[in-house]
Amino acid sequence: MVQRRNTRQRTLVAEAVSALHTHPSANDVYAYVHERDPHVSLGTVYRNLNLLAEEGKILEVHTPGGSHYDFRTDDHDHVVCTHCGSVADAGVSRHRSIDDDVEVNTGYRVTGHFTVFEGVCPACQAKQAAQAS
Amino acid sequence: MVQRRNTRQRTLVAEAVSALHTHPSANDVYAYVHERDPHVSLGTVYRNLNLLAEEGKILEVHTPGGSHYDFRTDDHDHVVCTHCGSVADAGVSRHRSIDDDVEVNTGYRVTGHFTVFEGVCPACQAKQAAQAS
DNA sequence: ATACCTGCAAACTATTTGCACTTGA
DNA sequence: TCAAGTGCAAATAGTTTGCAGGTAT
Repeated sequence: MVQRRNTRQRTLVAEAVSALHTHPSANDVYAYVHERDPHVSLGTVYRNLNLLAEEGKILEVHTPGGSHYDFRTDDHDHVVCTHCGSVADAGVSRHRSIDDDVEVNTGYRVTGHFTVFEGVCPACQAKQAAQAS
Repeated sequence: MVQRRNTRQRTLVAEAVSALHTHPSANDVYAYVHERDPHVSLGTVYRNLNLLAEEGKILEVHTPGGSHYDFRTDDHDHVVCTHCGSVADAGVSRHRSIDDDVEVNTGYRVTGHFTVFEGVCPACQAKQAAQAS
């Protein structure tokens, strides 16, 4: 077991993810943190996001275009906008875990899975409608 | 409708994805193509992979660490190895599309979704077992 | 003929890392 | 004390793009 310390920076990063319920990117978290402590570096933000995700204290959401972070740590799926990259909870309840089936089929030792829906968010739909005049 | 041409390069890229049934990355495709025509550039490989995927002639598989390409164009899910990045078909049949539910829940105009399972491939499992001596 | 396409190299985005210094326990 | 953590800048990986010249139709 590795010994972990409670640093000011780590606390700030955790606080950012808790406060921002918008599925922030690493950069969004950096902006929040940087506002409160301009000395914190982006590298440190990444290091702490990875640590917190590893510990299961936050959830990492993989999307094309980069990772986002979620204060909700229960398994749930997400939608990502193919135009602006915004992320939202999918709001569908998860079907039974099929991880075991995949394990049998492929020989991979399966540790989990994630589903990402792709679409266009309401804001970008409005923008498109405005353009199509 | 854009006019598309049949170039030697585009044919080679399509051929590579058809021939390689290993869910190749852009680099793998580049290696295959480069072997038959050393003048073809990586940029061209990317441009053609994107075009072919857009046309639905090949499937783009998003994984953490980069895209992979699949000659199978029917909707199906994948497993990715968290150690070496190898990709395989998950081999599970897809549950009914819940895209519409997500659309209702979120307001996003949903165009599709993809599920990626994470795990450790048989080869990497063997490597781990050998180390743990 | 002329749009589409290509090679090449540079640019870009997201993320990681080496190193010397700081700091929590 | 001293290993874990940090800041900074440089490095890396994956992918895109501007431009000048090439080529399919």
